[in-house]
Amino acid sequence: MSEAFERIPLEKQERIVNTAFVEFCEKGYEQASTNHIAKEAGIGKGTLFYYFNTKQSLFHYLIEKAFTIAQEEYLNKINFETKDFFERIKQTTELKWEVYERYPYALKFLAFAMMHAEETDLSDELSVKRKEAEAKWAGVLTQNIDFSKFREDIPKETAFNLIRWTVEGYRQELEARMKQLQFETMENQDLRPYYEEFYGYLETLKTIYYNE
Amino acid sequence: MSEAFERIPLEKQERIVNTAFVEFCEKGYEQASTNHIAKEAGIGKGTLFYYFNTKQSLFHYLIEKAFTIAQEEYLNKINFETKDFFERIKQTTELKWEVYERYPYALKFLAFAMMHAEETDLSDELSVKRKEAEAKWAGVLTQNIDFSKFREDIPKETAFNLIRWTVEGYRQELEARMKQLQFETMENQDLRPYYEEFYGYLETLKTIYYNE
DNA sequence: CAACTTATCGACCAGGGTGGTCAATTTGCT
DNA sequence: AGCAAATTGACCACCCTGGTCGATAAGTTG
Repeated sequence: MSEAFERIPLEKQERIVNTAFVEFCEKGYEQASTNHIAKEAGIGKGTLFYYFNTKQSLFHYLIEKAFTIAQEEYLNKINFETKDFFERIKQTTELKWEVYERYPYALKFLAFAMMHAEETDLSDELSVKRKEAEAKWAGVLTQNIDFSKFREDIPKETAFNLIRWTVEGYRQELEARMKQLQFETMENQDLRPYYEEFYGYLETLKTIYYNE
Repeated sequence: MSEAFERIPLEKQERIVNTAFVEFCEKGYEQASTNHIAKEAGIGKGTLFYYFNTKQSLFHYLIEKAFTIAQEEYLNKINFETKDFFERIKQTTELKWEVYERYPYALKFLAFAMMHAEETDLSDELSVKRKEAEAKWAGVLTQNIDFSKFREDIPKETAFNLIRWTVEGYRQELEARMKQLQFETMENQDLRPYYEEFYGYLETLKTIYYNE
């Protein structure tokens, strides 16, 4: 990436980055089209290659960017003093939503890039970052959590997994529902009912998986 | 589709159909390549167009085929006498596995085709079929189920959804795990440990969501 | 204003993939 | 042998690809 890209208005930067995130997520590296990214972001093709010299260097920039976003907008904001499991889930979910509002596909892109990390040869520096991030991600729902509140007739590990899967399954269904409603952007959408619904389910899960 | 396709050996038919299912699922209609399908299925490109005259007619044939598979290999085999919810889940999951062994991507393709049903203009006949199928699918986990066994402090509907999401979330994680292990085919893989693990979780869910 | 740098663009390139065709060949059957 | 059905891949016109580059436009400086 040339330094020119960092000189343009932040809003434009984010528009381009987000467009590129989407394109790479949905099509994969090979099938992703620089033409399409440029058009979708509302800039000329030449401009895109003026900012990033090649498709690959754009991709590498995106990886770094996604890492930074995940780190600064998500991981660093988690309050690890929250010992209650459900409170932690609620909190991390809210953080994810906040990230989503600004960079809708950043976290999905990061997951995608990590999954295909073997094909995409990362720099040594990035490989290190990856290891670090993986460790942190693993701790998001476990570090400093008070598991003693869980009911005792079920292994803590099992309960932990079941809850994770429930939340994830619910999230996926919500995503599908929204796609069907053609929520291309979530802008100006009132999401509060969805939040409320989610919190309701969390409360139910708490009565189920905690000691009474 | 010409009648020639139905004259060739069944094994070859299935190989072609399965290859096409995969290609369309993974790339979508536009991006799917007939070249690639032919090569992957081990037949000449000319042969593919000898069987199905156009890409579109191949696609329509696949929809019909997927419908038939879902109907005959899955829906029709469900035992609706089974009143226990978890027993029903176990049974339908097993059926899905069986279908998966023979037509690995058929059900995923069907879901994909239904989701993009608006873009893909279906024939009137198919639209009717779709409505019918949708009704049947909705009943798979509800029809003739004895919900009185569920604990009473949680709305039946909520419990029902939570369990569905748990199972679905678990399934997704399993799928991801398998992809990472490069299970390209499930052939010759010993899946019993996975079955057992799944049944174990089902038992736990039963203790959680049923009256004691 | 001129002079100069930086930003932006889209026509253009060679290369490769597309859905689809078809003459040539192989296969199977009587 | 002789015929019909099955199979093939070279070939077609077309479109899209990542990337280049000369022509502008915008901004900045004197």
